[in-house]
Amino acid sequence: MFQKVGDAEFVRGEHEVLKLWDQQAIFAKLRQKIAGKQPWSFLDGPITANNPMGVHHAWGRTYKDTFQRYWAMNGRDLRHQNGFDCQGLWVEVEVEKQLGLGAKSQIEAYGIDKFVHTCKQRVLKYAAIQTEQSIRLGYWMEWDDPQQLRKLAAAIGTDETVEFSPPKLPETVIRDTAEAIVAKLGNPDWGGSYFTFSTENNETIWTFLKKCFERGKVYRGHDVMPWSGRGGSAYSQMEVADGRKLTVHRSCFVRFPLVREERQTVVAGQDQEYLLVWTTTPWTLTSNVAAAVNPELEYVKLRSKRDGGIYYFAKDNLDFQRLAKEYKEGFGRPEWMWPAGVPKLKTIGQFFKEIGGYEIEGTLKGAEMIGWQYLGPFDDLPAQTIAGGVPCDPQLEQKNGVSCHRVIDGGRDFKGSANVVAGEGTGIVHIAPGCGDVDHQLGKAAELVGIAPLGEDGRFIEGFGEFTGREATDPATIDLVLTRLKERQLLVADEKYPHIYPFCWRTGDELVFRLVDEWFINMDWREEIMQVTDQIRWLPDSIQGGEREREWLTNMRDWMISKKRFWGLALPIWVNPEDPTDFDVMGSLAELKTRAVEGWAEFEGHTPHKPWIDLVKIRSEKTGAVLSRVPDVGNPWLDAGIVSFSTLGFNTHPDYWRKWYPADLVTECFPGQFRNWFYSLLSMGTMMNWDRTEDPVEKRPFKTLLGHRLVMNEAGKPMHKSDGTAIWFEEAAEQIGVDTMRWMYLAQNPSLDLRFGTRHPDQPVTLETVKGPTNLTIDGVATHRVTSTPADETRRMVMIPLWNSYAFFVNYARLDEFDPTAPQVPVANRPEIDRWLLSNLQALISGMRTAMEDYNSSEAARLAATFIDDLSSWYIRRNRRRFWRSKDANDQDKLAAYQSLHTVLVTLTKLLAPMVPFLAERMYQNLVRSHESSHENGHENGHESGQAAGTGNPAEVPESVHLCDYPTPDLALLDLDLNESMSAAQTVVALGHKLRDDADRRVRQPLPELRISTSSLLQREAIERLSDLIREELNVKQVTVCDSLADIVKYVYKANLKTLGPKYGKLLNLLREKLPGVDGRLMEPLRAGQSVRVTLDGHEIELEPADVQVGTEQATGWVCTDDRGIQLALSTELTPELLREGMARDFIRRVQQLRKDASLEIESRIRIAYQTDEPLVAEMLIEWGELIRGETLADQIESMGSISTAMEEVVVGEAKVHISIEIV
RNA sequence: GGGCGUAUAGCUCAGUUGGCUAGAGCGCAGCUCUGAUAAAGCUGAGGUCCGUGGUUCGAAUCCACGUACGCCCA
Repeated sequence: MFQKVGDAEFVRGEHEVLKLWDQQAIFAKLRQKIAGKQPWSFLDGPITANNPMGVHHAWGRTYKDTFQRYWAMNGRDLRHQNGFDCQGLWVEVEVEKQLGLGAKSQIEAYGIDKFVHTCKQRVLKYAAIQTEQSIRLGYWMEWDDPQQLRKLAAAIGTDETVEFSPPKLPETVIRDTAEAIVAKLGNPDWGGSYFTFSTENNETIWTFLKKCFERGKVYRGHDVMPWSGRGGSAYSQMEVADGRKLTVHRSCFVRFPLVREERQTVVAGQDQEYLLVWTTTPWTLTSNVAAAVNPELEYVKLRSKRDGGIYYFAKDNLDFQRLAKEYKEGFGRPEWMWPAGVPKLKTIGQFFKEIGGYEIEGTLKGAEMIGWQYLGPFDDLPAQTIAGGVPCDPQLEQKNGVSCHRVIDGGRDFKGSANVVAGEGTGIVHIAPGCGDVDHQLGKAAELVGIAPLGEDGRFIEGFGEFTGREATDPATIDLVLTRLKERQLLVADEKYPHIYPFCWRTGDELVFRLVDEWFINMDWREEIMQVTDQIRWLPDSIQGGEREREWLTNMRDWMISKKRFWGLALPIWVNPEDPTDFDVMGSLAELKTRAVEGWAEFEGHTPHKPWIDLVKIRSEKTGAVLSRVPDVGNPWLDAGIVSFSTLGFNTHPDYWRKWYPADLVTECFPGQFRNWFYSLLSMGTMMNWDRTEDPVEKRPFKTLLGHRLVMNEAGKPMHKSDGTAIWFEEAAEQIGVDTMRWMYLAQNPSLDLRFGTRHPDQPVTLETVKGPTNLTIDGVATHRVTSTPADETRRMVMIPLWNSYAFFVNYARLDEFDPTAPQVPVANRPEIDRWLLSNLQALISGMRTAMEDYNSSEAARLAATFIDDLSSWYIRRNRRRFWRSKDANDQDKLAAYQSLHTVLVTLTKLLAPMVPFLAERMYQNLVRSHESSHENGHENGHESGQAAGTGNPAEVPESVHLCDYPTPDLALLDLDLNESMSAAQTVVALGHKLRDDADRRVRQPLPELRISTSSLLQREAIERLSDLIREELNVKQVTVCDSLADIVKYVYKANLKTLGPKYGKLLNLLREKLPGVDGRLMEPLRAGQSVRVTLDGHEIELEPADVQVGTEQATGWVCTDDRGIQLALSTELTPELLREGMARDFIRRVQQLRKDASLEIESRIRIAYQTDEPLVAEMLIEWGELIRGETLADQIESMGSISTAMEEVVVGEAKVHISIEIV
């Protein structure tokens, strides 16, 4: 027996389904069902286990779950492995906050071992939280028990023995220290989520780096990198992009005196020549080494009238309006408007005018200036005269900073654009190879010494006089520089200069450019990676992912893999402290053990992390020296990029790896990932396989990538944690409902931002969760109201109509005691509309399969929504009466209706199960499981498509919809002609409603006749076939299909430009204008499918039916319209009989509304009382009383002499009537 | 500065190899249907298809230039 169905209560239903899955261990049964089948390999991109999930995480996780469920229902084996990203600065940042540590030195004082333990604990804590949240989302993965993860977290850093049962071996109890267990989480034998801090993950990166080393790609490099003083670390190219801000610097114009001959004394004043240079970072002038020009640019020789000094700079810059556009329009983002309080910038010409005017004495090419020597502004600093520069380059020991001061060619970048251009500056660029990226490269090319002024803390090192110890970015430092320049009469002007500048994404501090030595992978094998990239399908097409990835690969620099921090991959590079060129890379812990000369015993028993791994020393095979590990940790994208090897057991379970590599699908939020995760996966896949195969197809780590954009608030703006607008996962889940959210994500075009909803930080709310009411999130944040228009729309358009269709079926099936196991009425004997519904269902099944296999969930959602709409507002609405006819065991038509609808609903639950797993489960449990399973086989046989069809297998009906097979289309039931016909009929009905609207005739008022004419035979047949339906639907007494509506309608013939254009070309305009004016009688054969010949302005034109489009215009006594070749005319004539019938239907409708208002049961019988002064009403009741009583289940209709208080005034036809009802 | 992309109704977006009177959803107004559903359906108002030029019988669509915005890279 079906259970009675009431309001949907989606969220409460989800809670019940979660309990059901849990109690009956449905997921475990699914794992059993698919074990050993053909694999479908999904690779999860690790989620950072550092914070709770927000709604933005749920989008990708919905894709991941949906496609995995889909393939599981198709009988494919899956690994169901989630991943957590565990190592890196982002965890350190939070742990620093948690422990109140502000600088690297404080961490060292606290103890790196304790710090690293806390990092591990934090990761385990948030892994547990994210696991619980994911389960709430319905994300089916082989999860670790969150309580076990918490237990492990608590025991980290202690010697106590912890008991642990892995997800794959629930009966087994592992006893070991927390550290030892945690190091092995997620291995193929244990199952459960993978953690990138696991020893296998770290060790597989060692394998990768070893391969790089063997190919000679690992090197230690000096480079000028963005550096954070407080963070004590360089930032990679990938990270800097995320931290740019608009800021105001004090920039200055400085003059460098030229020296034309040796030992020339420089005296400010008449005829002294200067290079005019400009910089936004005055502190770098301390480390100036050279000045660069563009040889092709024209420079001007300007004499200042004040002291007769001569200045050189780019001619175009004299009157160049600097930042003129930015002054008006800002810097490219709404929040980057010109800062208040910063005046408009002056031109260089203006500066000279303000100090007494100038004269132009001539121009010259930059090429002529190359080689000129000058005096630097801070040549008195010791660093400027140290041989070989700072740090000393042994190759350049005969030079120092001062001796390098000359004008050089600024050169071109790798794209061929000049490094020095006219514009913002002066066309002469101050070069400090120790303080700038381009400067560094130019310096190397020109064999200049470098002067690197800053230490790891971002302060000046020894050798910089009064600057030593000062912070480069401190405004007081800038002031000091400017003061000294002024004293030396070198400062021409200074100003406030706004620009976009990199900041540290974690401390918010300004970054400086600092010469660092870091470890790099030489990426000169980028071509190999591109070939792999080309073998991958990048979805969605519209974002051109393959091209984006190629672009990154083309332009990227060498990969900086080191970071001077504490928590992360221990880079397996051991180096000679005396000689940086003497280094070796370890490919595994086993190799390290055989090479170790000290420290192994102390290290053993710990994970390969700092500080323990640093104890191990090895001996150089080259020099015999003792090598120490570089103190750095690794770039975290190494951790995430290796997972297609580490989690598949590349080193430890090679058969397993071969079975599951490459992944069929990866899916991730794409902004940023082309240079991050996708990049590291691709490059690591390429390198790991380089010695195995030449074929890029075999190297690729994944076959298809599905990217999606970002989740925004409803206004399309980013949501921020800081201002309370970021929506936490459970807030959305418990207020909006998880199925609804999932549908929103799946229906969204992945190439566009999803405007999810709005969080109201001023409206606290109590959430009803599975565990009871709460007003805090899992992480202790107060919960607030979340509104979402797209969610409301999804519920209104999809979820509620589906639920109501289901409720309609169940509630009538209960009343009627419908037995789903009764023998099936043969489909051929069912009414046309049932066959249409079943045919449409087959079209839906194949459409959804195609869409899902193409990872196009938005198409799948669209198809399903259209079907649900057809089901609810067409099939059920049209067929209601078949369900509520009186009980009659032999009513085959009624049985057919129940069977058709039941089949459709059951199939729908399976089709939708991957998308809305909760709702599908609830419906399935009632539609299928509420009956004894032994009966189900009979029902599932016959015309029902799906796994049970025709098998006669006495096995039980699956316990859960998620243990069913995904439906396959039954082509015997697919009737495309019928689908077309119904679509034509639906068009006719829509047009008919429009006509009624035009004529101001409500649908309850019957009208005498509808005439239809079509241009195609197919449509004509379709309409004839479905004319009864059209008649009922439009409430007309007669539907007539005619050859012509000529007697009531005037036809209009228009040229079909698409077919006539190619035939007649220039004559087309004539045709378009004249054709509608041709005598209609000449054109009539066209509507019968024959060609005609007409003469227009002397041109003989042959017209085929396809060349002409027939429309209708103006009618007499009728209203008419046309669309898609169908013409309709509706008679609006009303007879007294028709009027009375219309009133009767009004009367019925009003009574039904009263029944509903009184919440009567469907089967309750009533008595109707009415009062009216209109005699027409009484006449109508005599004629139609029996129908009214039947329709409204009324035993009697009584006329009352007066109006009672229970009565409501209603309008019937044009008459006012007072009506009341009461239960008999 | 370079590369890629986008520009269509108040908002969010479709619009096929060039074809008629440019569409949908939301919002707004009106009407209608309802014995499952205050769910929905229909109708209407609302458009410089970013601008200018070109190709063509014909351009939202193709081409060129410009403008604005987005993303990526410098």
